[in-house]
Amino acid sequence: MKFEELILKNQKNFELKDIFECGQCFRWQKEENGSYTGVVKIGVLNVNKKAQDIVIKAYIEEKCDLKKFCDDYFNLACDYEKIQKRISKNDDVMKQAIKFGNGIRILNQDRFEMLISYIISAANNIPRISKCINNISHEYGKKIALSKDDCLKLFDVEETREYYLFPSEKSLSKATLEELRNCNLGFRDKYVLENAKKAEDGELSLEQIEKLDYKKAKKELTKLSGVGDKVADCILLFSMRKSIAFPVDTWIKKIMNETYVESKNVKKINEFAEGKWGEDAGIAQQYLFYYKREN
DNA sequence: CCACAGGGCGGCA
DNA sequence: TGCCGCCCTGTG
Repeated sequence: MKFEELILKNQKNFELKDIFECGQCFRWQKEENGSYTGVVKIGVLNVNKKAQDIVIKAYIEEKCDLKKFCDDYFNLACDYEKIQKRISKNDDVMKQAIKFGNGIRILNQDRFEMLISYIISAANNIPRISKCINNISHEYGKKIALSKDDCLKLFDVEETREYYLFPSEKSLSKATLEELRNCNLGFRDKYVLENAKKAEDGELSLEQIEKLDYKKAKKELTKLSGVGDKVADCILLFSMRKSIAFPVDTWIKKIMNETYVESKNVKKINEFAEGKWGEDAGIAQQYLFYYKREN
């Protein structure tokens, strides 16, 4: 493992709170100094903002390229200003939502982690979702022990810490249902285990699914146990760059019914979103979701 | 004790 | 299709 620092100069539409608390990720936490720390595929990242610059400190595996990872993870090539203009045309509600969540960026997270995490999210609340994910990471993920020195460099705190990477397909697939039960996933544990096994033995390839177009990919994902329309859309949006995916949950249902389309039918809401925002639907969803949930 | 939380599944009409 | 009870668990 190595320590590395990266500075992204003069970033637009990049607000830490908006990105890490808009509901797309479960493993980022705010530090005393205002920065955020998260566990990602390659290790532990700490992100802070100084003026318009983003300072990223990382404790990561030797061989990986931090710049390349961040380009992809934070989707730095994406011009959010352009998207905002497109989706807020003649739409005061969206204008407000964008004003509120102006610094949102959709992260490009790990596919397997998103699959498992959003299966766990079903009929669950955020604190417990995070706890469940931490439990399985602790049990089946690789441990990263940080010394006092590391912590001082990374987070500006004088203590030692331990983090656990999200478990690999291989590691999680070796669990037994009985073991998993101790992670307190509730009725979701069997779905998690089944899909981990499928991913490990090659019956399920998330990499292949990502290559399909949105409709086909969603169809494949919803064949998996524990994965319905909403969970599939989350996986597609947060780990497969399908910006057209529009996850419809209870919050989105509310705001859509109040503002755009009166219907209890999720499919109808999906169709409406696709018609109105097209390839930007997923980003529109994030602005609306974040705005609704925080206000 | 009950309701409900960022759904999904299976059974039923 | 559309609707409903149920699923684990924690919290109010």
